[in-house]
Amino acid sequence: VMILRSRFLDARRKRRNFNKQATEILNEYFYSHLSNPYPSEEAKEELGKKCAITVAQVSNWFGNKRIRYKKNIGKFQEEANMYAARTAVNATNASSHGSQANSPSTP
Amino acid sequence: AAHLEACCSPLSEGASSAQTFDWMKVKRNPPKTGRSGEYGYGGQPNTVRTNFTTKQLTELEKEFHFNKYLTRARRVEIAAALQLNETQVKIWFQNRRMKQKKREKEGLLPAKASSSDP
DNA sequence: GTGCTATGATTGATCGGCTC
DNA sequence: CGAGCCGATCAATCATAGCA
Repeated sequence: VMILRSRFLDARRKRRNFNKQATEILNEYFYSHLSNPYPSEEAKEELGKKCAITVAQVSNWFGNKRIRYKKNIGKFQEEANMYAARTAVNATNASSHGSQANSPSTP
Repeated sequence: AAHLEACCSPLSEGASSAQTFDWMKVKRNPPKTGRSGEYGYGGQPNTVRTNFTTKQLTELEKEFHFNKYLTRARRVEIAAALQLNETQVKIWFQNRRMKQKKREKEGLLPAKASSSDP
């Protein structure tokens, strides 16, 4: 209870939100792969590069996004429709592709 | 306790927007941490994430720097000394190793940037 | 300034896969 | 067959950012 937090050595203190553009890219990927929003390591690297953030941050973002999305789907409905409309692409299930830019996975 | 889940079904949706995919239904089993986070209780599954004390973390950290990997014997000793399950100690070391690796990986190319600047 | 929500990071613990 | 490890993920929580 006292549990004096060692609140004195946490990198999570100074946090800066990502660019609006970065968030845009991440959301676009998320909603265009809503059936399976689990980017492969390669995809994460590319997203990280596009957003100018680290792969770890990309992982954090998707982790938080997935959990928070399913926790309250209704709250994201608008956002979902917005991005869904923006991209027609959709991979209903994990399977091979043959695209050019990015591909899901399965090594 | 009582959990119930019976809302939307993955059935069809009118048109656009999302459905309910499998990943949204994923549920983790409650921790089988039996106990020992805090002595005393009935002994039922803890159901909650154990919060290690600063003391426990300090000891674990110290041991980690001595050895990245544990032997069965060492694990028993530490678990007893810190009043934790052997499993908790084992898991802590596993997570700690992953954390270490992640750090090394990032400490290699931390090309700072992004976000905004005040 | 105050109060609440949004969001990035941390972390104990779980899941599936692999090694031995 | 089972135990420990890895890599990824979950889920709850912390602490701050951001906005009314």
